[in-house]
Amino acid sequence: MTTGTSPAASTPRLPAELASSTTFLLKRLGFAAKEQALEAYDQTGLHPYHHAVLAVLDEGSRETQGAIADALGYDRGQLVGLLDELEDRGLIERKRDPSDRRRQSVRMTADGKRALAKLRALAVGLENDFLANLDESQRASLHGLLRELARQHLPHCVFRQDGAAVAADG
Amino acid sequence: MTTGTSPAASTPRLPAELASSTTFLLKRLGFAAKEQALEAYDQTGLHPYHHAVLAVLDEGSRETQGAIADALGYDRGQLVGLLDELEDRGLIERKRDPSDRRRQSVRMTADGKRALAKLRALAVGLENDFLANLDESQRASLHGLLRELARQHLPHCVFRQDGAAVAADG
DNA sequence: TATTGTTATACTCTATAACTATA
DNA sequence: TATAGTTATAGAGTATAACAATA
Repeated sequence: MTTGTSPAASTPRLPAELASSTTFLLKRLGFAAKEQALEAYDQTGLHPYHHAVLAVLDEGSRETQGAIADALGYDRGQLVGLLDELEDRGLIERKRDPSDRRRQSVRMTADGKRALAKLRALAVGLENDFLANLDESQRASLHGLLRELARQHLPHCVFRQDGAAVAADG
Repeated sequence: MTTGTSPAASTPRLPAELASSTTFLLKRLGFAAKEQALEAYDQTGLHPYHHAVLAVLDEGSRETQGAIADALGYDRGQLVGLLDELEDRGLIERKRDPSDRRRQSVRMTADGKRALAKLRALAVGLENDFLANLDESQRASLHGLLRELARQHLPHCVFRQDGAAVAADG
């Protein structure tokens, strides 16, 4: 007997029931993308979370901490530590809002802008690598389909029509 | 974190840099799919991991624990607990391999088969809900694109041509 | 009393590696 | 010595809630 070219001689195969599920692939691929990103960001000393925070600050400065957390869907307690780290590296500054001293105004420094530029380049490279097997039209198609799912499942993501772009975070 | 369900009403918007990234959407959608699955499986008293294990046993019985772990990419230590729980519920049986008493042969019981059928129905419903916004042709397109990415990033998943299917796990 | 930011606590996952019994 | 399974431990990540300052 010989199953000859039966798939995956060495690797015990995943049940077809799993491998043929779209949501299964989505989960595993999302996890793989996250892992690759974490590893790459490690070398920068920053986390994708930091990139996400800087990206928010770049779109509209003078943000309050609550607004940043809400924009990203992060917990406010979690954000404190991220901002501490960004502040320690001189990438952002916090100052009390004089009109409401409970609030902190957060703004990006010049060094922060430079760091963001580097993180963007890193993210572009990562995205490009991850999608390497797809041509331009396939990438556009995939993006459109995922956006449609996002409309349904990520109410947080408000979409206008946008071109290509690339990003960090988890 | 909870990238979950924050309502979109007055929500400060996510930076376009993030929202327009395909890998970002992949990560968040994968996370959302996982969350939905976990919540739904909770009511069954079983975890998607349990479903995955049963699915392996259904394809080829008499599996050894190491083979099951390898097939799913799980750690062997992690698998022990999962099998303990399945055994406690009478869904699987373990018995020592007489020819090598270090090995355990694991097989699914009749109750296990019934449980698997229910989990499959649950998974089908979940997948259908998750893809609700896509028509048949879009679903096929998405699945094909994800499979292409899986070829690149999930060497674990060996694909033959398959029809539609649905699955659990994370 | 409610809210902003902060801190502390607890819980879930997972990865590592020690341990046993067989080989 | 090496391997299959088991158990125990430690660490990261995250969610919860208590807390202080201000409104």
